[in-house]
Amino acid sequence: MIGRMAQSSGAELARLLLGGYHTMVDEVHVELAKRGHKGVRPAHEFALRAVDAGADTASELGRRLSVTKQAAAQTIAALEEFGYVDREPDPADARRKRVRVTPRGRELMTVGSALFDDVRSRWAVRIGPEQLETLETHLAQLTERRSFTAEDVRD
Amino acid sequence: MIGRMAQSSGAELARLLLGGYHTMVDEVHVELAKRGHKGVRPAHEFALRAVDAGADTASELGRRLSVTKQAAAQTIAALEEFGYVDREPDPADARRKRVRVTPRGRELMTVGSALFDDVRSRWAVRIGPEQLETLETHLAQLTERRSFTAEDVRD
DNA sequence: GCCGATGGACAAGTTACTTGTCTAACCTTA
DNA sequence: TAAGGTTAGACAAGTAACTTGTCCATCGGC
Repeated sequence: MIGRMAQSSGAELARLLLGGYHTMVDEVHVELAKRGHKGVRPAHEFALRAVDAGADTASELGRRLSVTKQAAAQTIAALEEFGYVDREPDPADARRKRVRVTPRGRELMTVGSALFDDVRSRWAVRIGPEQLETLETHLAQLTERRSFTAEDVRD
Repeated sequence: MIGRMAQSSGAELARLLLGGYHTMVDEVHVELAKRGHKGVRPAHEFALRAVDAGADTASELGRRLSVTKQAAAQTIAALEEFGYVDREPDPADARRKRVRVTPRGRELMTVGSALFDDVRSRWAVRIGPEQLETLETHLAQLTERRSFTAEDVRD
């Protein structure tokens, strides 16, 4: 016991969750680079999916990703520089600039989805498809009602 | 239909894993602040545990966390500023400065562990203790070939 | 006693955020 | 219909947690 501390099972769970995320994302990231999408970071891909799912302004994207609108605008600028999105003034609201996924952006999402699904399939083989689905169901339950924090009140 | 894409269940799984991690860490972070450990970031706590486990120089800590020695030195400087560690010249090697966890650092580890365990207990109530253990077992299986690094603590 | 490897300091650059401020445009409502 | 609050986005500056690169003192093997 000297100099050693029993690891907290709660901290261990957090470690497992983050480790699982990185296990998936690192692999997808490496494969994406090999397929001509070098420099894409995981955050970019998730942001792109959010844009495609309807978060077509910087402010709305910020809300969906729980970051400030300025952070979202920076992400959009990066995506635009890589050619994954373009922007167009909204005819219905002169304040807005609507963000649209380009064909290249759509291709990134397609390839990315395939790679993520690939990792998931291999996981299904390792622990069994129904076990994986149970894991997903429980995780969804545990994350669906995140407690109200200052983060949620951001503009 | 153009403009609509079936969402990737693999990407969704990655999102769930990251969401689960953040759900835990955000809460622990808020509670730590309330208990006099304001400004502590998850990376600090993990680094502190590594120091306690024997990584008592900047270079060694960098190796364990898979970051550069400069990054590790910066983390140690932050921990020192907060009073969680102190440093002392190594009598056996004039190049080294040995890092030691202070009583306050030990208290942070204790409180942090308790808070993580607390979140885990509430999760156990929500989905059932045996379901949570199954989830952990499966996650451990799926990430067993990966070592935990500080890189994981970034997001 | 030389010489490559190691530990640490210092400096500058990068990434992905943050706060803060500002203006233009929109939406009530009285 | 004009005032008053809200919202979108641009611009600026700051921060955290890294990175690369350079430098020097010390160490250890031969």
